[in-house]
Amino acid sequence: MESAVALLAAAADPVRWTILQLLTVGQACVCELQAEVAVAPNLLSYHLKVLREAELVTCARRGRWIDYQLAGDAMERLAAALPGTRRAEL
Amino acid sequence: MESAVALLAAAADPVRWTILQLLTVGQACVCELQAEVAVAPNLLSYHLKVLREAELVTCARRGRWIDYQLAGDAMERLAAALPGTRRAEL
DNA sequence: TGCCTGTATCAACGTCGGTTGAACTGTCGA
DNA sequence: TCGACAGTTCAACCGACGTTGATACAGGCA
Repeated sequence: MESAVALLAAAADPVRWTILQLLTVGQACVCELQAEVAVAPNLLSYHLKVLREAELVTCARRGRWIDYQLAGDAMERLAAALPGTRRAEL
Repeated sequence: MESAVALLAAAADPVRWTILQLLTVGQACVCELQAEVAVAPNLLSYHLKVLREAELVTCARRGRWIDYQLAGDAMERLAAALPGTRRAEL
């Protein structure tokens, strides 16, 4: 349940929620995300780090850019982290 | 999306997550919740207030006790608040 | 009426997380 | 090799949230 709460907390931020929402459409490099999420580059980097550490997103360098995409099981893990979900038992 | 983030934030706390989890089984009065969630009474009351204001739980006085139960649509609203869910569009 | 239990409210405090600015790393092109 | 660009990391700041202790309120029982 600790991890369930941590997962939900990772998603429960306006910036990170928007990033996750954008990534459900498909992968995007940081500059593309930045165009949609109006925050300073370093702040965006901070939030991406939080999502990486929660293992909700993965990243891969492509030349000068870094592409982010949802982890394969990100949505299932988030759904399973909701209280009342079996599998997220106490 | 503001409300989606607020809903997730309401659930993304160990005490409140546990309360929600307990209430999925059925209604419970504060003293019953307190037996399961080991926090001070006033702190439990604070977290219940947060859940009430998020409209995730409802309460009803029964004599000297107050019963809490999940709001009817609590789980659907939580599920819909996850990013990537249509209906929680930007 | 007076006391006790159950619960909520209030003010004060401490801590953690988000924000900021500056400095750093890595990649590409001239 | 140098400079520009993409992105990250670090230290410091600040506010919000969770926690605490004290107080208040409401209902039952003597």
